[in-house]
Amino acid sequence: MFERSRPAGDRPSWAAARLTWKEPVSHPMSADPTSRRDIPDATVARLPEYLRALSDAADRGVLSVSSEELATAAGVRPTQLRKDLSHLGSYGIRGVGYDVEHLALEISRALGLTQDWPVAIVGMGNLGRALAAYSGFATGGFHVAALFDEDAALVGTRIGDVLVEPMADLPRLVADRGVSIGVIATPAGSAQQVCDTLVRAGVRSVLNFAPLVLSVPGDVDVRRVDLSTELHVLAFHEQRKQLAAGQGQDVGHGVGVGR
Amino acid sequence: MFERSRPAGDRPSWAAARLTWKEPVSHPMSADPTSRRDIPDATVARLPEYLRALSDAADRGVLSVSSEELATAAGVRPTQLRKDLSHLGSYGIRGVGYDVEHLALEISRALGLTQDWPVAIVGMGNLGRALAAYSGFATGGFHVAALFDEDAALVGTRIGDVLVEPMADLPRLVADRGVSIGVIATPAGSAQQVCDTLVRAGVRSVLNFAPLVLSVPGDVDVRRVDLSTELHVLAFHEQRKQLAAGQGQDVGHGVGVGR
DNA sequence: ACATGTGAAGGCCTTCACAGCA
DNA sequence: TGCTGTGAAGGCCTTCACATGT
Repeated sequence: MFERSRPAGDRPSWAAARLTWKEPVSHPMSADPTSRRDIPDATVARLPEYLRALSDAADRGVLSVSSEELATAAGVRPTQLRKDLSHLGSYGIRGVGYDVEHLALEISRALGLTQDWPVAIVGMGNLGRALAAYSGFATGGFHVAALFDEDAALVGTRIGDVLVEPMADLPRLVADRGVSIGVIATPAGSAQQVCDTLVRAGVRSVLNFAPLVLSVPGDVDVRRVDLSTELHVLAFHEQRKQLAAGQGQDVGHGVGVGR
Repeated sequence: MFERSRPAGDRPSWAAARLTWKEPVSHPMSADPTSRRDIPDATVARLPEYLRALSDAADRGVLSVSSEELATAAGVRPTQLRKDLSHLGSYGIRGVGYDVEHLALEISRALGLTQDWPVAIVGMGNLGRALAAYSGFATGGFHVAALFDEDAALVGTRIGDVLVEPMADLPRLVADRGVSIGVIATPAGSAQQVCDTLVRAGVRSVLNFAPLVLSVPGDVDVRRVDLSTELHVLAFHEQRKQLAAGQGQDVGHGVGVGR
């Protein structure tokens, strides 16, 4: 089982805090972020889940985990986990497992979470307000640097500790506050224009909640989150299950935890 | 370009409404949902985007689209689109393109959106309220059938047109209203318990917004949406770009629209 | 002529089997 | 002995080239 020892609750803050892990002397090569390139996209997509599972383990005072324990907590197979981690380096101890704090640091470093990322959110509707108040921003390398809305009635109000600013001030504030990640929580109709404004202001990473595909220059990354898409995929599988049940015939889908 | 003719605005409602498309007599085989099985997961994940793009086209009065036009709107390659659609059937016309309304109907049918899915949302925090008010539920085969929260102060209040119910009534209401899809918008701490309650009530499709991997029986589908994960992935690519820029060296990442 | 539909090729990712090391 | 790290195998998905049909 998990090896626990440190009292639960004193969670090490990997992001932002400079870590105290000492590299064993027998491993003279220290990993800087530039030495390990070519991490597959599929692996990058799973690293945040590993980090979250490690954070949970640390909260419970766990010091060391095996690939099997960590994989279970992350909803993947142990071999998948080990292959993924092998792309970062050799941070495990053979015959033992992984040091929770050390592995969390290395994943944080790989993901770029050892620095703090200022995020701007545009669109203060229901979703935008929920995002602005989201506690997940505080933990792990992100903070809400600015909020924007085109509605004059909303400008000047506060959401949490942050003032809602007019769109006209976006270029200046994005530059002044070093915003590098923009979140679009506007209706679909204004999303492309908002995106263009963000890109012109220097933002090259965009998280898009509006239901459309944004056009951006090749050096800009866009990730989209869409509730409708998720529901549609669930409906597809649900339909399969209901058909199979109705016909008393097993389609053999069998999706378990994860995936 | 797009062939347009029908006046914009009169959008055909594929979901819920029974459609009026007449199958050409030369195609005697009508496609029922059970005839075309084995649609790859990767394809299923893209079908909602095709449907959205078709919906936009229909809104603009477009009657027919080529695979190239539709692919551009959906952020994929034309060959990808045609291969995906080939898994549903042959709904295009060679030398011409696809009938917008007909293709939308076929995709809706494949996804199971020709029937209405009652959705229950648990957790009426900022996110839960935003989801309950989300207009995307209305369009396309879903409706909010019930809202739940454990906080007695929230129970009895209305969000939109729907009353917030106590958790104790969940099993009864889920059964009475035929809920088959559950949305979890609670904190991580109560998510597993809520999930167990939903599954015990008969829900076999779950959309999880809480930051943890849920344990469910093998016949239950879970999809997770996590803001932190999306931000982490963006931070990874952003770090790459900043390193590349700092060293005046092109890493050649080049992520464009989509992907 | 032109755009769809599809077998085949290629590439990426997952899984396996076992080598490597504490 | 036990668990990590990894080359090799296998499977899924994307892309290509072209056959097919209007």
